[in-house]
Amino acid sequence: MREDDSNWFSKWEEEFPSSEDLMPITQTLITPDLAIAFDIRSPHSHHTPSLQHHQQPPSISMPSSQPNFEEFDSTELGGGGGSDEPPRTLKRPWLVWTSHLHKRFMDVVAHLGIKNVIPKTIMQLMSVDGLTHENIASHLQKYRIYMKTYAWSFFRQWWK
DNA sequence: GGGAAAATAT
DNA sequence: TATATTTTCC
Repeated sequence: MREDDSNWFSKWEEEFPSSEDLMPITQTLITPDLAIAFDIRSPHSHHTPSLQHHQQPPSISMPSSQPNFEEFDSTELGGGGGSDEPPRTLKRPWLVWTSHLHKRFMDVVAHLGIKNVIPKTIMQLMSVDGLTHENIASHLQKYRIYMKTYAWSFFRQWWK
């Protein structure tokens, strides 16, 4: 028997501020400006709060050209240590799915339909700079697992 | 390209 | 240790 989480959705609700009225996703694609309006990019901050590098960048002035996804420091292991760093830490920065990103993601999924949702379409609808197909697919996987897990406890009331 | 599982990082 | 995110394989 599972510990029936009476309010499993409550956990998500607290992460999704209801007051955060996001623009309903229509058939039209979301403009990148819209993404900026959220919290994806901080119009006041220099860097993005959503993305966090493994290593804290010193007080270097980031080029304000592309404030979102800057080029990862490839000069890190250019010629310092003799140890060859595995290409593990040389990937893109650790993407943190914030509540806004989650809300956006779910919004797109809801509009597309859970049965017709595909990473490619989601990525296009979200139109968030930096988000790659991999990120969407991975998150979609987690979303499905999460949904499947709690779907049982949700429909359980009808079965019993 | 999409989905699932393994691997890795926090 | 558990969870989140990335990476790899089918």
